[in-house]
Amino acid sequence: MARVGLNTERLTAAGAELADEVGFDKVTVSALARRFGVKDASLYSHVKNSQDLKTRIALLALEELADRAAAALAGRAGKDALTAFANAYRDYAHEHPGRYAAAQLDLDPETARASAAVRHSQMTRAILRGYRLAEPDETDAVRLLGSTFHGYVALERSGGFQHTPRTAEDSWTRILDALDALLRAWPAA
Amino acid sequence: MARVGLNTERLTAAGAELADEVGFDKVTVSALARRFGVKDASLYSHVKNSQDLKTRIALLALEELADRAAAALAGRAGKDALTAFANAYRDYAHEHPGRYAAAQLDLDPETARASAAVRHSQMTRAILRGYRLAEPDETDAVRLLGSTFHGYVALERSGGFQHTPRTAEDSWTRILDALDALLRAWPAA
DNA sequence: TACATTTGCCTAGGACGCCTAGGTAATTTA
DNA sequence: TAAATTACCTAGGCGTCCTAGGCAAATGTA
Repeated sequence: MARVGLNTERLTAAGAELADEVGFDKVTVSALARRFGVKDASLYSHVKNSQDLKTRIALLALEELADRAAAALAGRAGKDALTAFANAYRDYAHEHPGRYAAAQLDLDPETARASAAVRHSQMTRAILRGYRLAEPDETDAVRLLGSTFHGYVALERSGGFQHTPRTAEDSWTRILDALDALLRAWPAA
Repeated sequence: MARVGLNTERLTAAGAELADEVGFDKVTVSALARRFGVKDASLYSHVKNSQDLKTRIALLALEELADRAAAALAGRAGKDALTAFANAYRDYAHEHPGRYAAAQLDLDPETARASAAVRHSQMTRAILRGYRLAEPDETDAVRLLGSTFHGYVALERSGGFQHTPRTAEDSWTRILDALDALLRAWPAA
């Protein structure tokens, strides 16, 4: 009996690809087994269960996304950093819709704390350093940016922007302009 | 054989309640049947299939949400309207997490066009009338607001704001202040 | 090279959710 | 009161998840 050479890592990677192809919610243990030409029971030596598989894909996506964002930030500051970071985020969502969806999976608090999710908020804070906001304004701004980026991508992906001639691309650019302006003139409490 | 008196409407309403209790993704035909003390096959005279059931719950949630937002907007303008609208949105998500999740379901374009989703964007535009933005700025601002509100609620629900002492409540208030300031001083292209 | 150990993948099978077909009894309508 | 409708049923097929236990391929060791 020829062995395919499965292991946890390969399963996670293949699961991520599958997610991009058919959607994260359609990533199942059996679909993944089918892709490897293997019985589904065979996967349970490598992943604990379906939830475990999905969590691993989510963590992979968070890592990849953080890596991209970090690369985008390197050597930039101010609006330049803001734009590069935001685009890294949005581009990843476009290129890897399934992985992006995976990154939104609700992780249990412990897993989340050990994940690349922390790098994400650290990087957002790094961008804001250029705008010199004092606490708690910086925290509020972190949340505003996170919300807006995530929300925009979510609405865009669900087709919410298709009813007007204005392209999602153009609005995005202008919204980044607007956020930059807002951060430079953050209103006093 | 005693009849329970099922019909599509009651199933949808019960499905919405179930969603709030156990999460929208755990709303299944069999769980709903169990709740009525009925065999799952019995539900298929009232809903076409599982997807149909979920779509109906989503449409119900969109209606409810639009009704609340409309009530919040009545008689208000400017920042007052912005705040009331945003809070209606967020409060609904807190009170009805399952329904709110349902409202995010990807509807097929035709269903979406016939849904209350259109009312939502119309109302957002109504708020912006107080800020007198010309097109395409108004469209961009509609997208910014939609993204931010949705994104904030999503991040808040997934526990993304629990790592700092700053409360989600306080950041929300300040973000609304900031958005108001931004809309009043929308940067020129 | 021979044997022992590990491990990758298997079969068998149970639980549960989705859904169809066809039936019977309760309700409504004529 | 008979006919038509409808609410719910049983039976059963299929797919996904997951466990238990087995065999054979790969790997380590003498």
